[in-house]
Amino acid sequence: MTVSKAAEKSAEATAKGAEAARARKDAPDDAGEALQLGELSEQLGYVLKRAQLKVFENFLHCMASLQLTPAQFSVLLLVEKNPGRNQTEVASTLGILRPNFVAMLDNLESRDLCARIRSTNDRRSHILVLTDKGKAVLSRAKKLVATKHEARLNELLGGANREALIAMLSKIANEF
Amino acid sequence: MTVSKAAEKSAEATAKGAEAARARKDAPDDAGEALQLGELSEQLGYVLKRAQLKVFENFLHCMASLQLTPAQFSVLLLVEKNPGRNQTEVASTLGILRPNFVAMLDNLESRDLCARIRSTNDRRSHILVLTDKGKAVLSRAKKLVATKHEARLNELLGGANREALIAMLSKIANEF
DNA sequence: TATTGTTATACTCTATAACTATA
DNA sequence: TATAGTTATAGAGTATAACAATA
Repeated sequence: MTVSKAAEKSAEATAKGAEAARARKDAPDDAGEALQLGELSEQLGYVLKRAQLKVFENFLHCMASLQLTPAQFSVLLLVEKNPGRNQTEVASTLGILRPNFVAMLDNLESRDLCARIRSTNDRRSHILVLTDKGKAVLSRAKKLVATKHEARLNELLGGANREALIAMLSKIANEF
Repeated sequence: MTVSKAAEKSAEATAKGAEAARARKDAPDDAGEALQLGELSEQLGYVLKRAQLKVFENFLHCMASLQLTPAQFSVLLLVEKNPGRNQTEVASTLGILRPNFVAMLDNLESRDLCARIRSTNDRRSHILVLTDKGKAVLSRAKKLVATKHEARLNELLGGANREALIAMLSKIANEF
């Protein structure tokens, strides 16, 4: 038997002991079901990922009537704030690769939320603009985010903590 | 021309004006290059996602010598803390679906970091244990995380803020 | 009949190379 | 030659159905 296999057998014995104790429910401080997270609950990456999934899930739920994903909402917000920019500029600002931005825009354009316009300065570029409908939908989206999504967060953390959280996350996103 | 198309033309005129002004670089308060994030920088989901990507990127960099992803690290931590649990229990605790957990375990087991052991209580179950090598690698991984990954975060935010951040993210992950 | 681990499969995200039309 | 938009494609991550072994 190899050293590694011997260690595995030893671990196996320990594991089976724990399993048997749990089966007999004779471990006093063992709830009997849930696993202990241990150091995992202090790992930034772990809680960050779990929190992000929850926030996106809630966002999608709040936006169900408008059928907007977080990524689509971010595109509409950025195009509204920066009229006259091309696909490369908008995509790179959002961390989206240009090839992957094509299908996203196809979707938004097919729903008449935004439009590509060939630039007269540089005929290679497509300038992005919100349509009338795009502006209206974005306006409704902002209201839904404020009254449902952000309101829920304020309720959970309080306004001051919410601002501190955003500030720390921004710092990590920009400087880590 | 439809109403929507007329609105688009109007938006187009505005966009082209902004584009032309930028081309002439005659907009006083326009840096000339970077887009303005506007409300995006206050959107929780946006900063959360960007921060998560940065943290995972840094984690992978710190762990390059051990070739451990955040997900693999979380599995090793959880198995060490909870010996004698089966695949379903470990996977569901981490939010991993059982079918997707199979390939992950195949990888860890092929590297001799953990082992599946058929339970004697219930021969359907595979009990998970860390091998000797798995315990050693996890120990080194924890040191790398503490001295490189977490140290960087403390440097950026300070210890008190770091704890407050983790607490808020945990609250969101558990209660949002 | 129900559950564990597994396979197969599909859908989304993300990433890279290469094409076209313009510059 | 270099750049903008695009296509094709490949790889992760994630989701569901169904099967064999076992309870």
